[in-house]
Amino acid sequence: MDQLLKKRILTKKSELLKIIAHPMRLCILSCLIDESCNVTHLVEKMNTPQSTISQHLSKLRMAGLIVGERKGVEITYSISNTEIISLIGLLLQDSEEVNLISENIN
Amino acid sequence: MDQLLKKRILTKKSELLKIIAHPMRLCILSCLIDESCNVTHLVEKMNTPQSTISQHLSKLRMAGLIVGERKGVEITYSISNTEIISLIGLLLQDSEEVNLISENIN
DNA sequence: AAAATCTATTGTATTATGTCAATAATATAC
DNA sequence: GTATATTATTGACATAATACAATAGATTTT
Repeated sequence: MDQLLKKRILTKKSELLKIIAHPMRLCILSCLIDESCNVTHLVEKMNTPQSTISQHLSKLRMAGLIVGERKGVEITYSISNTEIISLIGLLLQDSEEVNLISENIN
Repeated sequence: MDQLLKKRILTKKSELLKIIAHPMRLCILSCLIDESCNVTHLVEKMNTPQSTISQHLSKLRMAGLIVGERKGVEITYSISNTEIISLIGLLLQDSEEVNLISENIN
C-alpha cells in the first residue's frame, strides 16, 4: 500500500480514537448503544453540567458518531456509526471481571 | 454494576485509547504487531527525529503496551499487551478499501 | 407574545499534549 | 579510558483539549 494513503488512514483512525478517548464520551456512547436518549437524561445520569454534556455531544455529532433527532423541545441522540459499536463492544467486554482487582484503590 | 467501579473502568479504558489515539503511535504499534524491531529501524521507517520516536515509545512502554529488550547497544521493542492487538486489528481492518474515496484529497 | 423548557454556543481559564534540539545515559569496540 | 553507536531524558515552546458559567437559540404552552 502506498505510503501517503497509509498515513492518511492512520491519521483518520487516530482522530476517531481521539474522539472516543474520553471517559464521558465513552459513557455517552455506551449509553446510546444501549438505547437512544435525550440530553436531559444524560445530564441526570452523568451528574454533570448541561453545557459540558452538550459540548461532548457536539464533538461526537461532528465526528459523525451520533445523530440528534428533534422531538418537540427535546433532542434524542442515537448512534449513527456502526464501527464504534464493535469497537466499544470489544473495548468494554469483560469489564465486569478481574481487570481492577489487583490495582490500588484511589 | 456499581457506579464508582463503572467510572473507574471508563477512565481506565479511555486512558488506554488516549495512548493509542495518535498517528505515530498507531503506526508504531501496527509495525510491532507485524514484527518486533529496534528504535533506529522505526526512526528510519517513519522519517521522524529519534527523540520524538523515543518519546512515543516511552508512552507506550509506561502504559504497558510494549516492552523493550536490550541486545547489546540496541533495544528491540515488541507488543506486550494482547488487548491492543485485537483492538488495532479491528480498527485497521478494511482500511485498504473504500473508506477514503468519497472524501476530499488534501 | 411572554413564559417555560430543553439544548447549543461562546468566552475564559486551566491543563495536557506534541515536537524537536540539546544533552545524558548505556553498551560495545578499540 | 576514548570513541562510537544506540536510545532516553530534559527543556522550551507551541498547540490542543477540557470544564463550566453565562448566554443564546429553538420549541411548546398559555
